[in-house]
Amino acid sequence: MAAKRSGAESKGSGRRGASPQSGQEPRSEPPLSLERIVATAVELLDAEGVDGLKMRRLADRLGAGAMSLYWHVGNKEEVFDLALDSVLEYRGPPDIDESGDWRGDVVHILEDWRASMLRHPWSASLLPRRALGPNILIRLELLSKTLSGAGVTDADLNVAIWSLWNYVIGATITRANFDLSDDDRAAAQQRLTGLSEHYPTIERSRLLLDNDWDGAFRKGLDFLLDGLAPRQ
Amino acid sequence: MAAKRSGAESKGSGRRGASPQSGQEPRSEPPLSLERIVATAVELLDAEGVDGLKMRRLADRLGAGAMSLYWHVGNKEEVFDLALDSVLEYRGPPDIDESGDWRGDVVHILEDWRASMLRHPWSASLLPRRALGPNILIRLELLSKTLSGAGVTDADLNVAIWSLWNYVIGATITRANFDLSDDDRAAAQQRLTGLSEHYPTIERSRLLLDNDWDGAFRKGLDFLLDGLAPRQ
DNA sequence: ATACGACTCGTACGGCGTACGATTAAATTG
DNA sequence: CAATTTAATCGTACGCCGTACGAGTCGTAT
Repeated sequence: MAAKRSGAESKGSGRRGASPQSGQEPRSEPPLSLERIVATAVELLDAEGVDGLKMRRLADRLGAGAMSLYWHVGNKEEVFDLALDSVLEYRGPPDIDESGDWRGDVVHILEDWRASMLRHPWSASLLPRRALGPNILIRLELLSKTLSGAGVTDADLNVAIWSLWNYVIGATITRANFDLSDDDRAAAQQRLTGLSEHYPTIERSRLLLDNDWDGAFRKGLDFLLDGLAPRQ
Repeated sequence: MAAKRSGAESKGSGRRGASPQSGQEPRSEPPLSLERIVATAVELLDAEGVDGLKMRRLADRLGAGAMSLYWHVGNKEEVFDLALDSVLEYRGPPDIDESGDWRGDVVHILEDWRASMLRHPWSASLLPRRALGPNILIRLELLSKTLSGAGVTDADLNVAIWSLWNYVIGATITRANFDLSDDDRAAAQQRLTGLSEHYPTIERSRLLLDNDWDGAFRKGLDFLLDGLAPRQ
């Protein structure tokens, strides 16, 4: 298992030239910067989704010309990388490995990670397809350290981490993409019910109508940890 | 949890007008049909990836004009839906629930599903973002039936299915996207090693360089099933 | 013959990412 | 102070995209 594409080097940091004429324009925008670009890209992604991020629209929101962005970023892909990494920043306590409750710590780490991604529903789908940025590596390091400190052997460590990664990624992508309007829900129910003779078990368990995402995530995670824990 | 978008109705099925002149053109293409379009779309996706599928290129491969496709499909999204569903067709034995080895059956179902997606690396990323087509519903029904027949209670069934879904989806998307050239691998190793002071545990376990994807998938799945199994 | 439905496709439009080079303002140098 | 260099902005234009629209071609039914 290996990582992809390299990172993103920032380029500029000097001063700029928003004309300091007396207040004629509606609002004198602050100067462009990588930070403003990334923050605005996240806003735009939150509001319009992955397909809604266009370089022209991003520039509009920043009060800049479209081509001005390219002084600060190399291309559109880099905007995605930076927005994704910014959204994955870990703001929790770093002293998590002192609590003694390693299982609670793992649950906390993974629920916090999932919550960060669900706050920005475009992020989960992006994560496995891009290079691993520093912030996701910090989270993985914290997870590794916690498991390792809990007595998981080096031989089992990678399998444990990848299993948890797979589970969180799959759960979060699925949740983020199945979050629909009520109309869609009604249509889905309609469609499934009409086909119930072909899918009797699914229909009976109302698999597609189950709305307790958080509970299902937690229960499944507990099962996985049950399987992982006895091995040390 | 609910499903998205509705399906895709086929439209045409009559005859057409490839001029039956004596063999002047290099090759007299067979007529357009939904089947040919979908099969060629899968070929193109396999060869060029998700971003490589363009309506014009698809039409070129079919020896047709770009706009001719729109007689058979409503738009490009429908091509993705149809290609995805076609790739998920289940060709295994339907009498799987007779073997008595429910756990072996579950492993077989999930490994077959994963293998189908890895044969078409663009498919896994697409699956959670589209409506559930008939072929993936067939697989979910088979999985549900097997678990239910193994004594999993209705109360636990949905959690079990979604946990397995999450794991398979996460594992397959990750695997499909981390499948890189040797150059990329070298670059990843380089990058990680240079940063090893920040990520000591990850670096020590060589997490990102582990290449045993199939083994890791199977071991993690075993752990998850260990956790799921005691509850009946 | 005529009409019609099934099917194909050329043209064109608006929107996209971005290459290129002109422009301007600030910083640096003499 | 003037001259030069550097950092940053942005207008224009190009090639490519999905696809709306409507005209054209054919086999068949009347």
